[in-house]
Amino acid sequence: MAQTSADTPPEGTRAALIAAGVALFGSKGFAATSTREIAARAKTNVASIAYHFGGKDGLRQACGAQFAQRLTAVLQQAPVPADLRPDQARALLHAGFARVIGFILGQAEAAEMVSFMLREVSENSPIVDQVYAGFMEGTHRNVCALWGLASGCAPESDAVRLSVFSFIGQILYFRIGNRIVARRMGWDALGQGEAAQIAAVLLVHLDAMLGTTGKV
Amino acid sequence: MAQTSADTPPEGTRAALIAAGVALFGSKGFAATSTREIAARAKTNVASIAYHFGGKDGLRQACGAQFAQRLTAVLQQAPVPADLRPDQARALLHAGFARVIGFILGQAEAAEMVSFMLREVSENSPIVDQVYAGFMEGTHRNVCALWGLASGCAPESDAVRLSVFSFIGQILYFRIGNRIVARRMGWDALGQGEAAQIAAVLLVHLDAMLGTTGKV
DNA sequence: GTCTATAAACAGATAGAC
DNA sequence: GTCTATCTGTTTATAGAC
Repeated sequence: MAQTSADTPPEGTRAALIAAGVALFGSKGFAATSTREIAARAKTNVASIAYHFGGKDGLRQACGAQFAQRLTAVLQQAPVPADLRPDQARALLHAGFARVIGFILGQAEAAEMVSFMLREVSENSPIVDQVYAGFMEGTHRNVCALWGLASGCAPESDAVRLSVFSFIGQILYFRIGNRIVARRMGWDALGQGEAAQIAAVLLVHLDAMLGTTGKV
Repeated sequence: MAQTSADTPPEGTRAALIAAGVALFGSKGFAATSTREIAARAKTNVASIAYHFGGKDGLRQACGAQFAQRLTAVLQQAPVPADLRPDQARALLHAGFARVIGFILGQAEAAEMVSFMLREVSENSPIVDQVYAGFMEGTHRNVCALWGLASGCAPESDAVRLSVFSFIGQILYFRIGNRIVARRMGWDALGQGEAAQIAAVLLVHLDAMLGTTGKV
């Protein structure tokens, strides 16, 4: 039986353990999560973690690999044609970011994934290196290419690269600080409707930022 | 001897324990940090944690209190005069955010504090409630007042409140993801010079965002 | 592959000397 | 206030039955 196929739903002990790992590592932290707790959530026993992943740390790495795999699927980046007009590039950025924002803010799955990776980043985990080399840098480079075309700046200029990071930061903040935002906005929670409202504001910011990139 | 005065440098066992706690909880996480490790860094013994704070969890709370105290000092918010002209409000926002960005990105102390609070937020810790009620909401409200005056929108409108969060998100992203940013930018680390470069870009974004707030 | 039972290490809290 | 020694519970990893 294939163990690493992505098309299988979370069936099988291995996949159940990874799902439980991402969820618990993300919400409680790696160290605060016991293997017994993971096994219980995955409806299996503690020994299966050692059997499938060699130990708790092996499960952590498997969770990192699944993070990259899942996000690559969501981003589904296509190579950027070099002869794009600025308005076409801007439209592609709009559409792409709208989809990403919808996923990051709208899907419960994304909340777990972002929390998980956030902790890995905070701990400067080697998993971050893998994810960075695996798809983060390439994705950022592609977005910079579009951003450069849309704003009329050199795609790999400092201004463009930093602006792209800034915009990503805006998105992630609402995912990470969702409870703080909800409280300040008087929302019960950050649901689909609220996510759409945030997305609208962020896309306005996107246009505003595209208009001034490089005009320091 | 006063135990909670802020003007004393990190002298004394109590202050040393809090400093060690913020640093270790921030970088490794609360659960991953042992009391023995904290005591070693504070150059004291394990039992002193129970003596001064009642236990590991008491130390966590003391760290949260110090976070609020320290950041309140940095923000030093003054009440916003209601008869400010838009350009004056904009100038105040520029100056205030420039100082905050300098602190968040430039001071090593801020790295620990942000990491610490980030983890508390991820775990939905009750400390977040205290910090939110203690100074987060008031600060956000003050910034919204300035932002509203500068952009010509109602200060407590959804657009203004969300835009302020967005801008804060941009700042925090560079602090949290500093290693990723540094790698992508080809920097050795995120030092003073790099912080200034980021600040320049962010302040351009501030102007761009102020110009379009509410224009959905 | 799955599971129970156990081992060896480690945690936080505390008693009591000084 | 500070420190050492120790208690009690929990952790991960693993051996071995099925």
